[in-house]
Amino acid sequence: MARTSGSHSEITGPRLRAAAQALFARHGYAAVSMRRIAAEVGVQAGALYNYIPDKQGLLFELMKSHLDELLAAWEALPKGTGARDALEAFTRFHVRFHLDRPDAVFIAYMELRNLEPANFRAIEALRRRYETVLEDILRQGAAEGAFDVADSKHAAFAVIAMLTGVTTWYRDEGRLSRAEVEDLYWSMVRKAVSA
Amino acid sequence: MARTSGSHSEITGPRLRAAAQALFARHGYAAVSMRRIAAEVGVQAGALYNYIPDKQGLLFELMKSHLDELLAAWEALPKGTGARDALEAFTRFHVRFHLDRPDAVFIAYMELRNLEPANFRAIEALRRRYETVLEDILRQGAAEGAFDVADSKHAAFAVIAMLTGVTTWYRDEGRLSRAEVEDLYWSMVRKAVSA
DNA sequence: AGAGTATCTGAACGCGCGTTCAGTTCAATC
DNA sequence: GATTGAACTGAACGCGCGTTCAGATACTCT
Repeated sequence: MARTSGSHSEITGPRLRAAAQALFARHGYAAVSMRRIAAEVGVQAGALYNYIPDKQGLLFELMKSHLDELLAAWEALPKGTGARDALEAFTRFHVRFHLDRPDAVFIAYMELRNLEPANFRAIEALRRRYETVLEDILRQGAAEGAFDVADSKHAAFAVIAMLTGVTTWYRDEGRLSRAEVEDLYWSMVRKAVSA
Repeated sequence: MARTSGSHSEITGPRLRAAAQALFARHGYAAVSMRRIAAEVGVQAGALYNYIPDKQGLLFELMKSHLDELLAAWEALPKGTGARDALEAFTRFHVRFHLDRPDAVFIAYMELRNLEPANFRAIEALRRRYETVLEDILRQGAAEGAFDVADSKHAAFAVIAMLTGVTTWYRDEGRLSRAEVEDLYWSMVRKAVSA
């Protein structure tokens, strides 16, 4: 159990997760050693095992907490009624959430193949739940005649891929503000599924 | 220099590249050892160094030849005149080309961070050239009034991200044929940039 | 048959990996 | 001031890594 006021350095747990997230995102899970992470935290490698079961468990926890947070944040969002409003809310939410967590997003998309089978299945299930959110919006909109989407599942994949791609080029110092980026993507998504 | 009819097993070079491509795509560059690749080829690890300078050079060559082929294939394609036809040609070409080479695509998008700086710059330049192809199509179409695209550069990023995403879900045994997948994406791209 | 050469083996190199653990440090508690 | 126990160190464990290279092998060419 962690103490409330530590002896040596305290708050090592959160710093461990932050350091691992940054390093995994930058260099990849397989290319980052426990010693490298420990150095970032300012500790010897062995000390990390007071906070994690092993390296694989560290990766899994980073990915799981990211997806848990993603789903929780979406569910906490106040919803409108129509499919069009829901799609706009989803688009803006997705762009904003992903721009706020570039490292976590990168890891969640790139390190799937480094998960052990059981962990992989758990993460895939969470991701699938999120994809289903958009899929349901598109299906409902198509049923109402608001959208022209023949295949809501694959359309959802296409839209999510497009939106997630924002993390590959957006920079805070760049020409576009976050609001402008949201508008840009919403304009493309809206037209792409329009009747 | 490779011989035209070998002594021990011959054609080791191409088999090496094929094995490395499959393994890198499945497990990641950093997670695949030279000994693992050698075992796949049916040879000891040392023998691989008759064909490559080192592991990094192998990765670089895989990525470079993929992007060279991509650009060459696009340039070899017969072109129509208008922006709309060009966009349709690009969309269908991109989907088809990427579905034909899932492993190479995966590597080219995921292993960028494992490239040494000089190699990274070379690969990025090729990727940038390809993005510019679409960017120019969108800009021309916007100038002609055929498209409504305020920012052709970022719209190009968004479209390419959407199209490349096809490799994450398409399976040959799946419900949709390649032609149907092309149609699905073309329908979304066409509407997304339409005036 | 003999020379030449492309190919590959098998062993070795130094190194860093993930993980474990006995022992040390030190704030909090009694 | 003695005891507790979480946090951490530092060394060690076996192992696999990328790469090198002397020597063996098996083919082509003269």
